[in-house]
Amino acid sequence: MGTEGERLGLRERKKQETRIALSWAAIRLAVERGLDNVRVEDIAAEAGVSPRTFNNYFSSKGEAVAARHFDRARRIAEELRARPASEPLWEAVTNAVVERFALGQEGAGESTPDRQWLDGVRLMISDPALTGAFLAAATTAEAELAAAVAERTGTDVAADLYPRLVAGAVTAAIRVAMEQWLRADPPVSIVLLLRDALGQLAAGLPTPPHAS
Amino acid sequence: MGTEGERLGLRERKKQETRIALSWAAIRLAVERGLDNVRVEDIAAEAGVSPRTFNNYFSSKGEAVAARHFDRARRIAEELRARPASEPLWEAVTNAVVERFALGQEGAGESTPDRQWLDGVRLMISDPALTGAFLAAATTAEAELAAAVAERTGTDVAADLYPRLVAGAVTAAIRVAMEQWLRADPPVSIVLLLRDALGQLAAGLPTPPHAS
DNA sequence: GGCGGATATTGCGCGATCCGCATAATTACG
DNA sequence: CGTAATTATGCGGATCGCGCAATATCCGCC
Repeated sequence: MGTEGERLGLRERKKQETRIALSWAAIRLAVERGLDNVRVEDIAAEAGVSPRTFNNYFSSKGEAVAARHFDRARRIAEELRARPASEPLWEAVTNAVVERFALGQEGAGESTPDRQWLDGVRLMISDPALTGAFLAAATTAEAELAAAVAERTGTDVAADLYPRLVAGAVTAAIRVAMEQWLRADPPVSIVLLLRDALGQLAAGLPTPPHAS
Repeated sequence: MGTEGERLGLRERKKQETRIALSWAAIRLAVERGLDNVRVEDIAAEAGVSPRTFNNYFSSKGEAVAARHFDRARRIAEELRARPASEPLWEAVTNAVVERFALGQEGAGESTPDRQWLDGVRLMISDPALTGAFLAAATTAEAELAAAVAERTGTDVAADLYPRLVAGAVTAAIRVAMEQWLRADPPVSIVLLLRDALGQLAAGLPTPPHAS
């Protein structure tokens, strides 16, 4: 019998790989020609599986596109758990977020892997047909973040508003910061935007003395 | 000549009515038998229009179900604008939210109109196939709230993070409060939950001394 | 009161999606 | 190496979402 928690086998690995391959393929093609000009058949072909298999992994094209974002968001909770318990909550959260969302925002040419993820996010935000999947992914990941926050603060996910409130606000802050980042001209650092947004949250979102 | 801003005509009214009728029909049927057991044809029939017309109003069943929630969320921005400029932002926001989301939570039997909306929300939260549309609706309404916040605080929706950050956090808080409300046993006042959630936001989400 | 233009509704048809089901292929494990 | 379990695939069907063109309906104006 396999040690349950351990590495569940080489088979599971393969599954994750095809899942990721399908997601990347969906993103790449959708960015390139627009989502409606991409059929499931194309995505499946790009990933080297049958069309029917695509739907074993994702129930829609949108879900496939959002999957990468989902995985990334998931990691925030993971990262938060990994941070020393001595850090105050907001410091830990900020570090966790920055750690996972900081990407090579400069020097990168065109083909950085992050670059593709970025294009994917831009697409999900701009295409109305994708925002649903995008938000659903973020919200699902949010639940794990809430659990991590509950752990760290000694609150109860089921009974207290607090952990889910924090998770929800953080998720929203990340989204807003990314939206801003994507259209900022001239470009600004995503890290700065994230820190700014989370800082304002932790400060109680006081009305700024006057706009910039 | 029609006074421009006024009532834009009896025709527009009719459109809104069918839109609302379609949305209610979608909610009612979906609550009753589950979304997959409802076809577009059924919804259209219930609203007294042809199936083809349904898709002139909504691009999916989910969108139709979420439409009521969307309209309600929209009104928050409206209400916020209506509040006296003398009120501090968070007081105004809280009042606006409570004003629009407070519903007869007791004494009502089964057939209150609010009751149906409530069932709709419960459905959207529980059915994964609907959360996307639900969140998309909330996020779209969020943009209007951000605009209202910007107006009130003298910030710039395009340039500053602030107004969209507030709108995003408030939207998340409302969602979390409603989730909590829907499963609270024994029941608690939605108004209390909303005030609590928004209060914590305005306080900077400090880690509570210890869980309840 | 009735006409002309504009707008909404409808019917038709097609390509595509999503999923259940049964079968074949692949892998894990003894 | 063989058997059991898991996954990939092929097939079929019920819907869906929407473009298009024809029809019905409403609004504003004379």
